[in-house]
Amino acid sequence: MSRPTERVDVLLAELRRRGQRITTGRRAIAEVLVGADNLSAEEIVAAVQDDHPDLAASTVYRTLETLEEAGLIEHVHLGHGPARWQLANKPFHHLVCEGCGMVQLVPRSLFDELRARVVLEFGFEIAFQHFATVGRCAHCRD
Amino acid sequence: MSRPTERVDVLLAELRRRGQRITTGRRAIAEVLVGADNLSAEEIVAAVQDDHPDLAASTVYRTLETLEEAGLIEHVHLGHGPARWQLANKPFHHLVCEGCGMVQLVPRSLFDELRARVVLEFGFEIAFQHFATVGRCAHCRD
DNA sequence: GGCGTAACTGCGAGCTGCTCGCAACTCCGA
DNA sequence: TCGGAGTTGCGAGCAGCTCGCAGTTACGCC
Repeated sequence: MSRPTERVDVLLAELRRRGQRITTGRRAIAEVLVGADNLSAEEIVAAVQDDHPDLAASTVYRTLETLEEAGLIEHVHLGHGPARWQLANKPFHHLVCEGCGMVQLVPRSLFDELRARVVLEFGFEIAFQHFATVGRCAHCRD
Repeated sequence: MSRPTERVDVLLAELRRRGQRITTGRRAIAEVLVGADNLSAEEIVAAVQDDHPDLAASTVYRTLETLEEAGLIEHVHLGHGPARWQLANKPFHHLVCEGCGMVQLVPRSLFDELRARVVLEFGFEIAFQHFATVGRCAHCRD
């Protein structure tokens, strides 16, 4: 994994490559996303406003959308409640317990077999990363 | 599959058994749920108000919650947008295309192998029915 | 460095999809 | 028929965004 500032620069460079502009707000948002994982928009707003108190929440929402369109980040729904944001193409998937709310990371490859089977039988390509898989953890099953 | 009115009576009888009351509003909502599949709360409100124009939307939301707590119906999230409601324990799962919005029903048993594996390896029991599985259909993959 | 302009931002209103408090009403066992 | 707990309508409120608009800013070009 490369150094944080390097990863921020890669994100912003890709925006630039797409004819978009690099602003201090966007840099701050990219830094937050690189520095922490799986944040809600509200948490990102709070983190960014520590250093840039004038940055509007709507700007954060718009920047997240822009970064997602560029394929640089993605959002995942862990259940009811706000979407959560992370860098794109993480090799993990979320299991969320409906009982206690615990989130467990499992390798995405776990789903390869099922994905292959569904493509074969139904022509449908599953994108597991957009919604978490909910259920009950070992502890809550008792 | 039993006759519609019979199914409505079974739903309402279970409510009664739990010390709750059967009202014309609840009967109307149960009839809509038995008669159509996979409706949003707003669609249920509209359908019920055809015959009972004074029935409030908040009553529909509360009744859906009550029926779900009784294990008689369940809601599923097909993506962004409102939850959708159906009778509980349908043997189907939803595949939703992110491209065109198409919803395809597949047997729940398709997921049995993965479920068994995740229980074994992580002690986690997946409940696939609460969130649809999103991805891209054969048509949109081209 | 200065300029022009398209991209971006802050502000605040608005929207969807519920959720809740409260007073009025109604179902149903006795 | 009656009492009271369960249910309802109404409307305000809330989370989590989304959008329109006017003002500001980045950056390619000179």
